[in-house]
Amino acid sequence: MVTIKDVAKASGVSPSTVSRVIADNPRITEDTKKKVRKAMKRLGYHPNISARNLVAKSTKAIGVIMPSSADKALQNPFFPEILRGIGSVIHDVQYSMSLSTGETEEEIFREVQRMVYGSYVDGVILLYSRVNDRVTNFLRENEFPFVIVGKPYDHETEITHVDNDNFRAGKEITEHLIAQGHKRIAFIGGSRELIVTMDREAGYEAALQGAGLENCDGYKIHTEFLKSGGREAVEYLLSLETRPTGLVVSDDLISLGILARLEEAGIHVPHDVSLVSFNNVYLSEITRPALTTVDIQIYELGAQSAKVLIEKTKNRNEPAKRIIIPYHIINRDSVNDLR
Amino acid sequence: MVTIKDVAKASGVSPSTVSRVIADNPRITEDTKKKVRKAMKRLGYHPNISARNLVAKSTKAIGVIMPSSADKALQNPFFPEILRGIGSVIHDVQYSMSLSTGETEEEIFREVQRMVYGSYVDGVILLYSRVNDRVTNFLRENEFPFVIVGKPYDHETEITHVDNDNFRAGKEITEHLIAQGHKRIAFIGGSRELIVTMDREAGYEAALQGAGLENCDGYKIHTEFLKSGGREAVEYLLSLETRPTGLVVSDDLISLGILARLEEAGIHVPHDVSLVSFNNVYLSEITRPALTTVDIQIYELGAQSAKVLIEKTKNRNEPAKRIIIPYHIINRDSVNDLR
DNA sequence: CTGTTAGCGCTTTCAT
DNA sequence: ATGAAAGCGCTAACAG
Repeated sequence: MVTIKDVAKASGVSPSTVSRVIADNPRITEDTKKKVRKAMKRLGYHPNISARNLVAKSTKAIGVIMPSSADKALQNPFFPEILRGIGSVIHDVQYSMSLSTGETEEEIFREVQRMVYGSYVDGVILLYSRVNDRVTNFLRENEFPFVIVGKPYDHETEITHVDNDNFRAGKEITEHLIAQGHKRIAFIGGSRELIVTMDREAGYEAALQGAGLENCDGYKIHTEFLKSGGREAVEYLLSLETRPTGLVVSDDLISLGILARLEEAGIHVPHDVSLVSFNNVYLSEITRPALTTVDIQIYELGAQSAKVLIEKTKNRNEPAKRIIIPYHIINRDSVNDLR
Repeated sequence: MVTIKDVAKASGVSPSTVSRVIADNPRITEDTKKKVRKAMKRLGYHPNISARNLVAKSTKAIGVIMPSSADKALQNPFFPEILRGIGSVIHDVQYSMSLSTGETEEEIFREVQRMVYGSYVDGVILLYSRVNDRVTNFLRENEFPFVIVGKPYDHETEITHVDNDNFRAGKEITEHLIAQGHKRIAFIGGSRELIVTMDREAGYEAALQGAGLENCDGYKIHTEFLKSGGREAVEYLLSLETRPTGLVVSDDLISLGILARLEEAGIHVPHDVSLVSFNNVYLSEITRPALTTVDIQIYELGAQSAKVLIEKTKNRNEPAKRIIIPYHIINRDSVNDLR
């Protein structure tokens, strides 16, 4: 391995000068810079990152934590997309990103511990937000720079987070259904532990209430995210005396399953029942019918979270921020006008 | 930050002893170990990874390189799933994984350069394989440990790779269609630059040939992966004088689009046309009809590649290996028996 | 503008 | 079985 010393020797300067050339320090002559750079190129010099990290006490790396989850849920295209958003800004500032590898909550927790205590990363992005999360608490207690994509369960004002207004989105998309003449509207969501589910559901409820519609528990279904592709949820729905005419589904991937199960049962979307959902992943535009869904701008969610985190790592007493990414309702073909 | 020195002082031993305790060196008394460990716990000591990396000349990190690709293609659930596989073994050996963030080929190339030259990672996993790939060549020339998920374009015997037998899989799934009485079978694939497309297509061709069926170019369509959800491909298909009765599609996500476009055109799967595809991502079991597809065991592909890479980083002159992950045809509902 | 020196936190001979 | 000392490659005062 060729080090800074080799370059120094080869170009007849001191190691510190070489270091300064690397940092493009203005106090170095263009001449020496040129000379040193030539030597670097000739010898094939590249700075050793570990050495630099050691003295800089910063790794220019951020940790990205995926939710604990045996299997399927992670196949949600939400994740590659948000990673892409994070990656884009990470890339621009020449940082790197380290992805969590744990499957269980416990594994992930220990991983985050290693990241933090080992000074392995300068900051952490949490790609989920759930009730009473150990990782969140740990990060908070250690005052380690982190940001949540989503809304924190508590200490909302102290934790920097990037989120959509999921309450309003839930409300608005439900109102959209109501405006089309729907009166019996059900909600199908993922785990109740997830804040995002809670928020969207609360929005749904508010819309019903606002329209003076009945708000019965029988119309709120929580499926263990991808459980059998929504079969149970649909079976339950079909067993109902008075079936809903509209469905608010908290995630496009769930919608896909629901859609298929519904059609299987001979119920056509949007003819027999209308469906709206959330996220606007690529999927939702290629299904049939294409989904009317809330575009939450996943990419932007990722990009902004990375941006604000990096600011935070650079200036540790940056105040906690809440960043709300606007959403847009994308009208496609899964909603029927009942009027 | 509490360092090894602090622990040493607190427990009345020398720094080197503490270091040995960390490494669980057998030449240290159980007594001193206990003593030192207690001090570590009390002070909240955690080893600094950068410092360790610097002297160990190893980072226990591996780089995972995603294909260059503006947008959609990365939304393929293939990626989270393979990341999960890689993650599982990475996790077990306490390594970490660094994900590429570049979008263009050029960006990715420079990123890999940084990873390699900066000793940022001990090895690299390439999640794609394409014709004349710059990154592959770079890694090869530098004799840096890496493995390809897929089949290398050239130097096949010198490059460790983890792959399915895509040729056979393509052949077998096509033969499956043939066995059901299909005679006019088209192939719809992603980019021709991707080795995986080439292999599956070659298998498809071999099956036709083996059955003495016509093998015309008009039946081979290459769509820019996700272009408009396969609309063009389907339109083209419909414009044909004699339409195929069977479709071999190189990726589940493409299939999903094709499926929808077909139904839009009033062509029912499998009644009017049968469709088979590849990957068996979660999607393929929740669509309607559920897809008959080749389960390529994505998770295993990831896990094995990580495993073999880690071996390689530990023993740099481990010989190049080829690891073939078995595939299974999953029969679901997208194929019609014509006999 | 450049060189000298010290030191980041850890591991590893080499002594003892 | 343990300690002292050197050094991994780099940066950053401090001099000059």
